[in-house]
Amino acid sequence: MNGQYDFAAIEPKWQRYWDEHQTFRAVGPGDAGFDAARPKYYVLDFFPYPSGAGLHVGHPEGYTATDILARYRRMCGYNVLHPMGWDAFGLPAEQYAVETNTHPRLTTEANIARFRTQLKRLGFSYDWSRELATTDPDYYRWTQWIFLKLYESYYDRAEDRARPLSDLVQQLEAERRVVRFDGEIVSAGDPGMQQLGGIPAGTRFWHQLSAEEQRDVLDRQRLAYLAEVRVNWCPALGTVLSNEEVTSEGRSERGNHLVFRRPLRQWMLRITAYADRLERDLEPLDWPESVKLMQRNWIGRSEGAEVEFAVEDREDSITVFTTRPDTLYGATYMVLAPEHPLVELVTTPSQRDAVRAYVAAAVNKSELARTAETKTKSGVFTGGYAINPVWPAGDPRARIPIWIADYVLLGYGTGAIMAVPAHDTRDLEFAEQFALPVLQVVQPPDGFDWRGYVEEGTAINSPPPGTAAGGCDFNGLATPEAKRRIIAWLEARDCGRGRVQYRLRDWLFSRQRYWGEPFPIVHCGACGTVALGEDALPVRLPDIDNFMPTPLPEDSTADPEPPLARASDWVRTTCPRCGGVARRELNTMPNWAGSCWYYLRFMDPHNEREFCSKQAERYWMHSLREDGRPHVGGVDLYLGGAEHAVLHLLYARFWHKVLYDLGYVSTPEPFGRLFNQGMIRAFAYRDSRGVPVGYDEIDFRDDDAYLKATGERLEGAVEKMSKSLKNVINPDEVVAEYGADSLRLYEMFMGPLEASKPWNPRDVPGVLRFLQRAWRLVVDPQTGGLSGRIRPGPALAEPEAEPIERALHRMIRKVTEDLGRMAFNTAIAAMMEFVNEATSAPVLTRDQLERFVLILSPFAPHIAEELWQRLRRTEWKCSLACERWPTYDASRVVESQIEIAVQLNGKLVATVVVPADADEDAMRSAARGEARVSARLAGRTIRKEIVVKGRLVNIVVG
RNA sequence: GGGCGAGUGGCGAAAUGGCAGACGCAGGGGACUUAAAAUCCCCAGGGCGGAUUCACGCCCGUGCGGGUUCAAGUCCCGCCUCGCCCA
Repeated sequence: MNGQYDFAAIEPKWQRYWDEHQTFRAVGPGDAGFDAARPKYYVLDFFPYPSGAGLHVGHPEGYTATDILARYRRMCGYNVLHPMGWDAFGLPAEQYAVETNTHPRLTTEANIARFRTQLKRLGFSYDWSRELATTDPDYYRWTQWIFLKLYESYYDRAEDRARPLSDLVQQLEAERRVVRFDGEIVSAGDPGMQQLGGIPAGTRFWHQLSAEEQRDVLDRQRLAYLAEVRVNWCPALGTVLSNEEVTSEGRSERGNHLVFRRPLRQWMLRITAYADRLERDLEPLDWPESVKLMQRNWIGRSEGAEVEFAVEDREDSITVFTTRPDTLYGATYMVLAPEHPLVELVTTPSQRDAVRAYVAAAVNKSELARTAETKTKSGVFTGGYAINPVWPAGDPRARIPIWIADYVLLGYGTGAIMAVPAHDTRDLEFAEQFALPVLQVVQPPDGFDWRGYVEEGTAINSPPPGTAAGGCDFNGLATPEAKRRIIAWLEARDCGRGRVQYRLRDWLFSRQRYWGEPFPIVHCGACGTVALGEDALPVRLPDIDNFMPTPLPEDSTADPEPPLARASDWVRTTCPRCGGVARRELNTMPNWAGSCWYYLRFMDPHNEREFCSKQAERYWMHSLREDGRPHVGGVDLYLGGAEHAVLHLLYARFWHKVLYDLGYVSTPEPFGRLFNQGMIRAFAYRDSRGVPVGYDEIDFRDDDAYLKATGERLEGAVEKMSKSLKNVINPDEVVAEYGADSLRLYEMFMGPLEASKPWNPRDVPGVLRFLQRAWRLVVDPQTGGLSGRIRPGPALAEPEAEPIERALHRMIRKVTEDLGRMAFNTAIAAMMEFVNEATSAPVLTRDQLERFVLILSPFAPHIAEELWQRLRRTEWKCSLACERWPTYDASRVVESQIEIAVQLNGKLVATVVVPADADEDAMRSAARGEARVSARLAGRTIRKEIVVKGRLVNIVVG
């Protein structure tokens, strides 16, 4: 190797060294050489989906940041857990399989290999021995195991936690609990229940139920359960889609295929049982407030009341949920969701045809299309009436018409609303359209129109003046108090109750796809749905050769045939309970499943007996926050893009809480600290027709872009990187041209990690130049030996090295502080300043350069290792990864003389140099003594002087 | 429509209420070189004036309009634009 900075030689050399020496193997409980006294740091990236396109420069942004922190913490003496893996199940691989008839396992393996190679080229200090893929049977075995735990657990309301279903069976068998007529489980000794013959009326003991009834009772308690739900069915993709995967036009996000609403029997996870805790436990998390807010909105907690409205001339009643029970007197009509079971019953013969036509049309619309705020609301009167319970008995105003409208959804609340058009925007639009009465019941503050006023105010017309006694009266009360009063009133009469409602729904957990985790479930003719035992895990995906979903006519109501149905040998199995013939579950789990718990597996990835050992979990998941308070959750830093702010993080928190409740993990939250990196965007160029043009077709000159072929000037704008815009930057090319260290440095130098930033190819050479200058501080480019300026002795012995020593201490402090606040860009700027100063210094000592190299090493590890080895010469033993992070001496950082600003009336007039420890009087007189200042002070009165120590003197004159 | 975030040189960006523009890119000038590249040194927010190998002085300037303060990119009120989330 000659004297030039040759990254192409250096980088592979050290990558090989790290691999061969397992430099970054994380040592945890049970490993040889584990030192439990050391603090731990678990720093985790959102693991990637290994797409066919390979890495783009957005990936290494977050990975570089976490790598810098991992390397820094190692040097500070921490045991660092910094793993990487692959979220490898999913639709793109499967679509590719369908198109090319390649097994998704093959494409997935190839993609993973490519990603791994690309990542290794960037010098990340991952412990590759912990690498995992969600598609490995050894991994998904435990995904299936967790599913079994969900299946075999129920949510105990009284204890507010999940418990094994066997606990519930014990209580039933012991007859502490009994089964109500509707299948609900209630306490045998509930004092609120009517006592009759020892147990509440309408209930039975467990032993009084048939085996089948017992099964049904338990099935409806499970955290993982089968239910007939109305789903977004996409015949073209042959699968159900989540609401997020359906556009507002009722088409699939992917492929733009038609989506139909139809009922299907699907696996559901009871995440709603955790709504309250998922919301409450957000508070102490060290997460971006914006992400917490998004999660809160998604959970959508709202406090209000359920109110029972009797249906006129019928026994039935309709339950509505409202957040504004204080506006009950303003309810002038009621709306049912078109799917509401009572629609048929309340509809009068004359309205039947109109209602049926409307229901048929509404059922197929997507939720987004139904709830979007369009200018016209649609709906149909059923002909039926409901009775508002607040009015005195017999008051004709209690009678309100029942409508149906598609803006009310069955899945939300009770599927029925009371409409208060005076104080609800959508109800008002609806009322105006159909000429329904609008009755004011809230008095807004002065200056507001009561029509459409939805905020809090004072109750009026509740009831209107002159109404006979017998109803509820809360006129004059402020909204919160009116709510309390009416809820108490309704509860006393058993026609309503206070209730907390969540927007969150249970999680639709099955997909009709091939490339996902099989369920550890079989269906037996005799025993029904039966879970496999742990010893049957993993249930491996069978090999098939056609991944196409079986096409069904669009209007078919037949059950879809997932691709797994073709693996007939696999499907046919024996029932673990009765030994008879059974069929395996044909659905697979959704994408999200594998990513719900991978952070746990990383702690103990090769464990064959448990998903993770207890000691490993306890060690890596428990720590203190920076501010000394106990950490609520284990991962010390979880870093990734904001696109997973809601679903992935919510689903993972849900699984974690279930495992916590069941005693398998010991922290209530999985990710104590979350950080979102910003998106890296890039210039996209378009020709006059607006067609995107790739960089290789562009001639960049005079700060403009021209099409090579025709010379046409192109319009450029910063956009999200995408294939279609032809503006994707490939990190491999950057590494080839500038080296991995430059790529890492540039990604961090672009701006704050959390900000969205444009990639500018012209800026990359700047950081390469910095590395070259750093290189030349150490290596003489002519000889290839150490630079002649380097003195072998310690800095203390070299008075000439003193200015650089101060600069070094200043730099160490700045970088150390900036790493603490994840300000990588300014840390790099500080290193640049140091290198600039050192470049012009006459003398440098070896230990100064060594300390600089150590500071540089987390950012640009390859060059740092090479310089370290060269500096240490014969003393070199091993990688600098285990060296200690250099410290700084605060007394060396402060200057003895400082420059302060002198202002007159707040405007800068001059600067003066004073001793750093100058007191206020000294600063004041120095300021007044400055020539320009004294000249301007002549003949004017000083009204006030503000002196800020170490900063400035501001003289206010008349 | 509601919520959250952002807006600073030609560009990416810095800046605990205290000298706006650190650091880098692009740009200009110089040194080295037969020349170029590389490297090194210097200049560099805008405008006006003065000066004419050096200086220097004044005015304006952090999206727009107000306010608080001795002092505002930073705090408060209103508005505009862009981004994200929710409806």
